[in-house]
Amino acid sequence: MPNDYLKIGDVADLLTTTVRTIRYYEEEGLIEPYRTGGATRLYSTQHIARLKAIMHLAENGFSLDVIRLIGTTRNTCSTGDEGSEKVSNIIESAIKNIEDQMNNLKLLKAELKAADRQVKKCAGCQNEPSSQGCPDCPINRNLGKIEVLNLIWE
Amino acid sequence: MPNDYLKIGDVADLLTTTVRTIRYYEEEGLIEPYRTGGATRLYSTQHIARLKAIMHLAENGFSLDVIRLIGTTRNTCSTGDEGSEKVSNIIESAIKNIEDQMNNLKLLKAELKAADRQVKKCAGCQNEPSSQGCPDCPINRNLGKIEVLNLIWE
DNA sequence: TCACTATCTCACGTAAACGTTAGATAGTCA
DNA sequence: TGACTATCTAACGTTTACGTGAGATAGTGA
Repeated sequence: MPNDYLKIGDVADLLTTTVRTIRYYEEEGLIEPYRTGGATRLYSTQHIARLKAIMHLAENGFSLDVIRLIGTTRNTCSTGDEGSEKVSNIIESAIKNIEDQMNNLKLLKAELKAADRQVKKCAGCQNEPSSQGCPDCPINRNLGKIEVLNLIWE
Repeated sequence: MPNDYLKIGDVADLLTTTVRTIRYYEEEGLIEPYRTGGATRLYSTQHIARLKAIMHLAENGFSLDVIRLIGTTRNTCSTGDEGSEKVSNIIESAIKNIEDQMNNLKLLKAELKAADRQVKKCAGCQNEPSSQGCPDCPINRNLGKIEVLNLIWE
């Protein structure tokens, strides 16, 4: 009987996810599809757009708790003004988290690049890897500068 | 009897983590501290540097599996040359993952900023929030452009 | 209408990264 | 040498985000 609406299996295929995941989002109060008389879930294009947004955030590390907050706050407000401020606050805090993450990743990336350059210096070496380094090996002398090397060089 | 070495509680304080976490890293084969005769764990400055590296990666989303791989691969090689290439491959793949993540976050951040601008347009509005929007409200007419708005506007 | 496939609702299982006792042992200070 | 506190091992508990049946019901093409 679904003509304009999609059933859960089709939605799962469309969004390349699983039926279970979509049901789980419903269990968690993130989305509420329509139902046929027989309790089969039906999803409108709006439902699907909402699911896309949920998945997009989830794939970028947002917890379902935060996603739920984003998705429900506006409806719990009595005026557009109130909703505007509350939702804006949530979004801006999310943006700040993302910026922090990006900064951390940027630093880590630089460190990994530096580590990679050091590691590559062992190319061609026929000695056994050791934590002491070979007698005349200069590499292990500045492990401390590049934190992650302390992990690699045992 | 720890003079030059630290016991697990002091290490936990120093690194602002928990005793359990440090023990867990050991269970997972990420680090192997010394022991007193009485089985009390002892950590050298090298151990601590290694723990710092582990935590730094873990805090940036690296799984302990990947961290273990980074931390053990070199020792399983028979020559510096072999270790160099294998470890470099792992590091470069990690860098690539970070770059992907950063790109995704950058896009998401832009989208959230756009959403925030839209949301702020409701400031001062005294009507109830609705998915239909107010009769002459222009905001909900282009929800589709900004994906996450489909989550916020119910 | 029949046969078949998709969905439904429980409900238990899973993996990662620890948290939290419990009971026993070890280290430390007066 | 007590008394006290920290650590030890072992093992079960917790959270998040689903996976995986089991048995029942609903939707669908011939």
